[in-house]
Amino acid sequence: MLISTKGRYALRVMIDLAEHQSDEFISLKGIAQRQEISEKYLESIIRMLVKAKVLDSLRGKGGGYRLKKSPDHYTVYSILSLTEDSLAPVACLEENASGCSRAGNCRTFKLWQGLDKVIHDYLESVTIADLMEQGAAGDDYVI
Amino acid sequence: MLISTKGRYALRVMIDLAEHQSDEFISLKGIAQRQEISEKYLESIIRMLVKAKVLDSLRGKGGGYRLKKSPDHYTVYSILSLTEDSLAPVACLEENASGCSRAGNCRTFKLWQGLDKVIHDYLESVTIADLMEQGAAGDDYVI
DNA sequence: ATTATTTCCTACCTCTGCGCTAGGGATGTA
DNA sequence: TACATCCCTAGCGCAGAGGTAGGAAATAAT
Repeated sequence: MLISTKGRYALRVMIDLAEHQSDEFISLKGIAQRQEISEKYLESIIRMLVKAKVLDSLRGKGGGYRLKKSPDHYTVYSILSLTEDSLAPVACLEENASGCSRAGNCRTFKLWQGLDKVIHDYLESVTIADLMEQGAAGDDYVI
Repeated sequence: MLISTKGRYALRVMIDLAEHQSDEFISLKGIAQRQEISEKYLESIIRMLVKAKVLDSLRGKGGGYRLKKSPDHYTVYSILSLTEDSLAPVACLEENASGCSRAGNCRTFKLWQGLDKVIHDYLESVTIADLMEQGAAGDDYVI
């Protein structure tokens, strides 16, 4: 499993906010109900998005969340990289690579690099706007 | 993590056998030593390859394993699909999909299908022969 | 026939991380 | 000042990854 529920939920939050865009803030409660996700769990996910300054937040009555920029400013990759510890398809490519001693004459290293690039490029090519109800201009991000 | 050590090891076994191809059988011990993998663990992985009829095996003295067909007959995908329970990047796409009730108006389903396809196509485009020491004709499987 | 070698089979163990729950504290708006 | 909402920490159950252990069955060489 490359992408956890955390990442998928984060994406759904972004889309939900994009589709309900306005000057007002949108409450956690509303998002949770529409998306059928536990409030408490969703809370922890949204907090990541706020910390990463992808969302504006406002506390108190009438508070909630709001996209900071327009939906086409956010690629799928940029969102997933906030919630997923790693999007690397194999352990060799993770941050703490610590390089295996065999890396030098490893027959498969280039293969994994290539796979990583393919995944990255695809996720980078789709924006939140592309995922909204009507789809965006292109609508051809599916191969 | 999309691809576990089991899958990576299986691939290395296939490459090792491809590079030491001959009429004779190659022992588990030899592979394990060259690849620096525990014999016992490797055993369980190789058994999957035998069961799937990708390898021939022979017991007793002088026994071991051997590729059934030539290295260019095996794509990376065909090997990984033997050891990995699922190569789906998200839970929604797994065998026991049991389809979430939201699938109908899910904004992200096509995204995941597209990602799955990109991964599948890439892994299907590379063969064991491509991964051998000198690389094969193409040698351009890295994007 | 016996022995050494090698594959086949079953069971089990530990550790990590995902997915989620719980309870409360802080802060701002009406 | 009351209440809606965000912020923070802790913990729990489960599944799967990664690996270990011990022996049974088959085969070749002696």
